[in-house]
Parts: sequence; C-alpha cells; structure tokens
Amino acid sequence: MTGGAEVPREASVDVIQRELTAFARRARAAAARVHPELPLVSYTLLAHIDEQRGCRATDLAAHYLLDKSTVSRQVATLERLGLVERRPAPDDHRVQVLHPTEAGAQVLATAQTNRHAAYQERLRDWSADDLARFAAYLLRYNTAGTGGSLPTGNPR
Amino acid sequence: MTGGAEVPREASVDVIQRELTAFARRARAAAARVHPELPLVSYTLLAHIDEQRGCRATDLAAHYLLDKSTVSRQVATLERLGLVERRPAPDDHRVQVLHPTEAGAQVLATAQTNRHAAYQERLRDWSADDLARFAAYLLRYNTAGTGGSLPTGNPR
DNA sequence: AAGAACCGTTGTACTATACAACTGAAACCG
DNA sequence: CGGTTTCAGTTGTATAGTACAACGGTTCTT
Repeated sequence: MTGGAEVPREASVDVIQRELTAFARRARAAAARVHPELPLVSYTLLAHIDEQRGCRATDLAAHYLLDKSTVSRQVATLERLGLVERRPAPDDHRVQVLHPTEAGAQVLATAQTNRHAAYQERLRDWSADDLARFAAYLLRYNTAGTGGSLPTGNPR
Repeated sequence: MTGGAEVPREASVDVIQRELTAFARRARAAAARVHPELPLVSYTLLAHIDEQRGCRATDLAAHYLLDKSTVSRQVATLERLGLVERRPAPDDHRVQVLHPTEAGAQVLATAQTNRHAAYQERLRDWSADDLARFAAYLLRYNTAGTGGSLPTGNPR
C-alpha cells in the first residue's frame, strides 16, 4: 500500500465522498446517544456561544449557515431551559449578546466529557501518528470548504 | 511538523471530534446544493437501492439506522415521484423488493455526477497520496464504528 | 429628517424522524 | 393441523429542525 501512488485519484475521491456521507448520515443518531438531554442543534449553538465567550444570534446563523429564524427559535429554547441568557448590548439596542448561564456551562461540560469519551473509545486503537494525520486531513478538508459562499439552499 | 509524535493523542482526538462534527453540521446544506431536486434522504435511499440492485425496505432501515416507518414514507415518496417501483417477492408475500425505475436511475446518475464534480473540485489541490491516505482513514474510522449495536436512540 | 440596512421575532409550511398500534404473511411448535 | 410468535410494511401521532416571508424596532447614511 505504501508502494507509490498506485491508487488513482478518482477512486480515492469516491471513497472519501462515500465515507463522509455515511458519517453524516449517522452523526445525528450518534450525537443523540452522547448527549440525549439536549436537542442536538441547541447543543451545538450553546457550545459555540460558550467558545466565543458570548456572541450574537446573527453570528450563529452565519457560522452554521442557518436562517436567523431558526437560530432565534433555538436560542429561545435554550433560554427556556435556562441554559443561556441574553444581555442587551449597551451600545446597540438591536443586538442581544448571548451568554451561557451557570447551568448551561454545566450541561455543556458534561456533554463534552461524554462526547469526548466516546471519541476516545472509538479511536482507542489508533496510533498517535495516525490520529494526528487524520486530524490534519479533516482540518484541511473543512477549512478548504469554508471559503465558498454557500447560497444556503437547504431543503424545505 | 513531521518531527515525530509531537502531537499528543488528546489534542488530535479533539480536532477529529470537532471537525467531524463541523462536517456533519454542514453536510445537509451541502447535499441540498448538489442535488436540490431530490429530498436528500430519499436520494440516499435511492442510491442504496440502486447499488444493491434491488433491496427491501427493512434492509434500508437497518443500514441507515432508521425506523421502518421512516423508510416506508421515504419509499412512498420515491414511488410517488416515479423513481422506484415495488415488486412483490414471489417467495415471500410480506416482502416487496425495491428497484429504481428508468427515471430513478436517470435522476441518480445526474445527481451523482454533480456530487462527484463537487468533491473533485473540493479535493482538487490534494495529492493522490494524500487522497488515498485520507480515504483510508475515513474508511477505518467508519468501519470501526459500524460494529456497535447502536440502540437507535435518535432525538424525537 | 428620510430612507436604507440591520437585528431579531413570529406566522406558516414542510421534511425528517421516532414510537406505537395495527394488518397481513410466514415460520415455528406442540 | 392450529395457535402463537415473528417478521414486513403502513398509518396515526408527535416532535425537531429548518426555510421563507412579513414585520417591528434600531441604527446608520446621506
């Protein structure tokens, strides 16, 4: 296998396409297993809010290619659950800055721990080198795609 | 960077987790761009039916970790669109074997071409070696996960 | 000050999905 | 053989997630 470029590009691209698709199909079910207590997308948004140390709904929409109405409702859910709070921006009354509450940070920490454990388990047999290379490839793949403007043409 | 196992496992697992998640989040939107004419999941199922040269609804459910009711409705949609047909299995009257129609095969071919082009474009700058290795890693990752029994605990 | 641009909410509609209850067919078993 | 269990698929019901469109405040631009 280490011979030298024996595998044609076409075939590799095919495999990548197929496997990434397969992954995506199952991601949802997998996510639900890891943190069943939180409505999945809400969790993702909460994580982003936390990472950013507070952000606006519009930022979330832009980052995840979601409609602002979708984000609005997700945030409303998170607020109802007491996981985020909205702080009106003093300088711009249109904006509300979102912050995780104490409870939100807690939930997030727990979920992250679980998820992390699941990944650790799944990748247990991998060598450190393989892990590093796989991570690098994924990073490369994803950042390459981020450039496109993506017309938000989701199914409706 | 090629020094030797400088990157700790933990960090790589983190990156893999984050990037795979990011990928999954965007997969749906991306899929819609590539073949907007077909309801996404229906497309996936149709592709599977085609690959298998005919299969049962139960097979689809098992393969994609979907409830049979979900598959039933998806198949119904595909049938309504004239993309698949059901042939009662002669030996077992419970079973209906699904086959793509002419039109179904056509739609599938077009969508696949588009999707393939999108992947080719995205992976244009990659060397054949990198593609092969990335493909191998994805395959390894996904097949490792397939073993688990996965209690189908999807969000509802 | 008028209009444009922006932020977020709400109304409406649709897809994807699950679980539960059901019908019909086949297999098992005593 | 006849009863029970198992299997395949459908339908009822409920929910998450999403989009688009229309709207009400806010801020910026000219």
